Amino acid sequence: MGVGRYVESVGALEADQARQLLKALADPVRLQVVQALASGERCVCDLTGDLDLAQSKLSFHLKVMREAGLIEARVEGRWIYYRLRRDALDGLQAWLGELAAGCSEPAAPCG
Amino acid sequence: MGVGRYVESVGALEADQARQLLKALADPVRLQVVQALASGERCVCDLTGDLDLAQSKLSFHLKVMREAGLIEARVEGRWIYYRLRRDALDGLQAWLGELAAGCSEPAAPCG
DNA sequence: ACCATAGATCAACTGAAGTTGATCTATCAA
DNA sequence: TTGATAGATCAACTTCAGTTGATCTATGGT
Repeated sequence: MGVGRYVESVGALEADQARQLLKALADPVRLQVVQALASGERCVCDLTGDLDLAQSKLSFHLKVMREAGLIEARVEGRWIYYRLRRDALDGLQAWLGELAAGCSEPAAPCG
Repeated sequence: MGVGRYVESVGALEADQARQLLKALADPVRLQVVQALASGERCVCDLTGDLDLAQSKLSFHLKVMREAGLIEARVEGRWIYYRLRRDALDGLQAWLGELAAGCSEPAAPCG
């Protein structure tokens, strides 16, 4: 059904894809980057400056996020622009929606 | 505005709350537990059995999730029932929605 | 009062994830 | 072709999150 490499195009994700994305989001440095990318595509050199991160550090985290399918890159000459993948965010939202759907059922008494 | 201890009652979360929740979700063992809780409240002894987890291990992860505000507990005599917090899931969904909203803006050319 | 069970907590260990500084590759400008 | 800049990669180190087995604290049954 899905055609994307990491992320289904419609609907919720597989649990494992969701976990990769959650992990990619759950780090303070990466969250900084994500918030910077929330207002749109950015080139790495801007991110390095704005977030005041060591170059290799930023590069490491960008790789983690890229491999998780959370962001994608566009090369343009000497610069590389990164942006958030909407399909990943949408998929994660849908996945959370599924979790929320049935979570209020009462438990069968245990004793 | 919000009245909850961990989670705002309406709308998206603070980044740091979101990160706690994401981290709580981003572990394989905890994701198992979350999926078990997705169909409703469960008591710890059932979880231990169904997921085949060491008792102290499960207890550790339940604590992490509880402190993140992802789940909450209800004590009933000798047993403790855990359930997912809807407000946490809803808040996280809203937070993702905010991220997705502006993420498609093109970058200002860098050179 | 005693025992069994549910579940939390603790201390010691382990391993994976992140940091740092250096090096490597590629692109552009002069 | 030389030099400067963008960004990825690597190796060594560090730190912290998760595991394990043991112990501790309820609660409830007899």
